[in-house]
Amino acid sequence: MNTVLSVTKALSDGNRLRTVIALREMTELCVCQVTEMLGLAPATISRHISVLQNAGLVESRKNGRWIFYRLSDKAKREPLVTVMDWLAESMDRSIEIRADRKYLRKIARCGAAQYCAARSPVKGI
Amino acid sequence: MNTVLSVTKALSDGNRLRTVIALREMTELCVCQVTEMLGLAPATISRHISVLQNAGLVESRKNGRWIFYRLSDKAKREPLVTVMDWLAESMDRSIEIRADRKYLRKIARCGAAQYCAARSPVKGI
DNA sequence: ATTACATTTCGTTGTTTTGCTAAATATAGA
DNA sequence: TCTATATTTAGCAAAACAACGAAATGTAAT
Repeated sequence: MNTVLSVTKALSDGNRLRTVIALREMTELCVCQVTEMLGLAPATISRHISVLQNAGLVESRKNGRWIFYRLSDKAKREPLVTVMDWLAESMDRSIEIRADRKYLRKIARCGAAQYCAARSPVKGI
Repeated sequence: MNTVLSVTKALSDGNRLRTVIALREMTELCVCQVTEMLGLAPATISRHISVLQNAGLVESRKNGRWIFYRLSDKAKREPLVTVMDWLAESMDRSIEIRADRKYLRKIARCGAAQYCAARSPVKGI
């Protein structure tokens, strides 16, 4: 039961839900991108992501000083993928998700790594 | 997003998960049955069930002094039913759920209403 | 009416969670 | 090496949550 609980608990926070949906729509995101999307302190995002990771929902890839996170294989396979589909479908038109999507479109234009490398205010966005 | 959050939050507690699974396996249960199954105070169960109800996962039917709860139609239809299936499948062999099932088999023998009417220790179980 | 019982609501307590800042760790580049 | 940046860890305060007992509500039976 604890395995399931770790997943439902991971999904029981609005900011983590937004993160999961964002990762579903982008191939991968680094901590600083999620930080900017959610408007919270980096340390807070780091902890949120570690909750998702401990639940087995996301995996990471290290690249230079960045750590890129993506949905785990497990999250993309049955049976979890049906839960993810439900989340995505149910929140598709929510204000928060739409605003996040708007932000994600911006960073998609220059690529994740490029975005992170730039200083703020980010050039070319 | 709040609709989804209310559901994931409702499912982010072990006792509520056990309740949902129990309701999936029995047609309906009253508060006192869930109370005995989980070994918590009636007031605590009442609040747990109201969380499930506010999330739209359970519905109630009043019968005399008892209120019987069952999974809502919404919880049995797409897309939520796939979440329920995932829960049930993933926790199928967990110790807690197996113990709960054992208890549920006992009350199935005499029927819910009959069980509630009896004093404890319940005769005929 | 009074009693008994099922359930809910209220108020309190202890625990968990969320957020922050500050400090630690790690990597890249000057 | 020194500095800058990305991320994590640690420690703390505030908010949210889960549990309880006591009291309130509603219903059935005596």
